[in-house]
Amino acid sequence: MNVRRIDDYTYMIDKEDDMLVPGIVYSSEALFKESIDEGSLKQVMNVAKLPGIIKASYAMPDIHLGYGFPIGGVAAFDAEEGIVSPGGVGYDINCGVALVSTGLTYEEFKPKLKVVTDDLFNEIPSGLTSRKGLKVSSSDLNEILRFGLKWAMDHDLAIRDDLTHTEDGGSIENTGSNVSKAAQQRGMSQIGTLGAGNHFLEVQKVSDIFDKDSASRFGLMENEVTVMIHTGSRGLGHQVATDYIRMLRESDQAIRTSDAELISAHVKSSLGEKYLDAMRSAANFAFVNRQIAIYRIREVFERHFGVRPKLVYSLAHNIAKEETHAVDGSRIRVIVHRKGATRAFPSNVSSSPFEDTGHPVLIPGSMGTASYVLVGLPDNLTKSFGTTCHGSGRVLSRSQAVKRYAGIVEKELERKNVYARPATKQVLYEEAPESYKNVDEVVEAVYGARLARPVARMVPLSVVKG
DNA sequence: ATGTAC
Repeated sequence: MNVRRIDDYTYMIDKEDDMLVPGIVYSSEALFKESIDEGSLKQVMNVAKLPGIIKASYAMPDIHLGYGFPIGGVAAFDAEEGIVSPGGVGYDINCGVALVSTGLTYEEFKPKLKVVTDDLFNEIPSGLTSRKGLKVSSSDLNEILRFGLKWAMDHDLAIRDDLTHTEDGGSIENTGSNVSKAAQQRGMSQIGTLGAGNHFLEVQKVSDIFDKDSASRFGLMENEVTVMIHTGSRGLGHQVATDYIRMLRESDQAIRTSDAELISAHVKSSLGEKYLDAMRSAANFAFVNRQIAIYRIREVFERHFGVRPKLVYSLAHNIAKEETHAVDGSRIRVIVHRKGATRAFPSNVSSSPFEDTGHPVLIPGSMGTASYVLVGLPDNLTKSFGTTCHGSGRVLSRSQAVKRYAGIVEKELERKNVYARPATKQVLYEEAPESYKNVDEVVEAVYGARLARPVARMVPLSVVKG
């Protein structure tokens, strides 16, 4: 492959063979050399071969190997002539992040750190097979799929401000009728649970404010205690992805290219439309899943401190969206696939109440390291369809991490003064901070590439892991 | 990520 550095933070992979557009990777030289492997760059090139792709196949500095598309990958396809690909969304549909601000200072919170963390661990079920979530009926589940956070508001699990502080209002229009019974059943027992792997709940302290105005508009102050949640659509979204990948494999409608994992459908084909509809149902499920965790966090903080934490923002980083973008002087409708990549619409493009700032962009680091709140820069609309990175990005596989760090992660967290409540020891080792890229470097790279700029930085006080 | 395998 021919990869060229075209400026300090941009690499171009030239078009070759049947690539329809070039590849563009935003990264610093150091991150590119240290952490970006040939396999994930090959995936950027494979995506560039999919019909209807517009401008380029993009990747963020946290890029790593994924199913078909790289994680950290962004690709937009013509909404009439292009494709939609389940691998471009990923198995965890609307995996994403929410951040709440508590209004408490670190000093006010500190004496209750352990008991509050233990309560959060007990009230928000975590782990692979966690089935202790909210009990909902099948008709409730159907309304969750159709209406997302509107359902949560009708059931007193959300307030109006939560909807305006969630991407797409936490409610994406769909019919709710293209999600299999098996997927619905998995969802019914899992709504309100955290999950496993890199999913987490973290209590944090704001360590740095880089932009005082935006931070105060987002409801964040220095030394304030925040809570961050990273979770998605659990078994329901996974089943939707599994179902449609299988249906595509068995269909003569499918678009097949060099990589079988990139199996796709024309957006306007019946399978394409059904997948998008089911994906939107799963996205609504994930918005509600995060909202129930937010609701539980509020209960715990109200009980211990008499305060009601406010939602800063809740967003998706695994999703495909129909959006309008300016391309070569005209505005066109596209299906933007963001897989391990975060929408970061700047001011004017963001909806109320963030029209004049841009909406908050939440970037978690690895366990025991910092997280960031960013805001999109105007250039990102033409550089990445309004997108930035989603987190640190793995550099070691789970099994490599366990082999190297078993038995020492506990001590490391203790040394950093982070109180950990993991569901299993295994997950603690798999998620060893050293198996991820350095989030400070990833954020520096997206700032350097003019995709987003830092507003605030948080450091962990305690962590709950599936 | 995931009732950890098409």
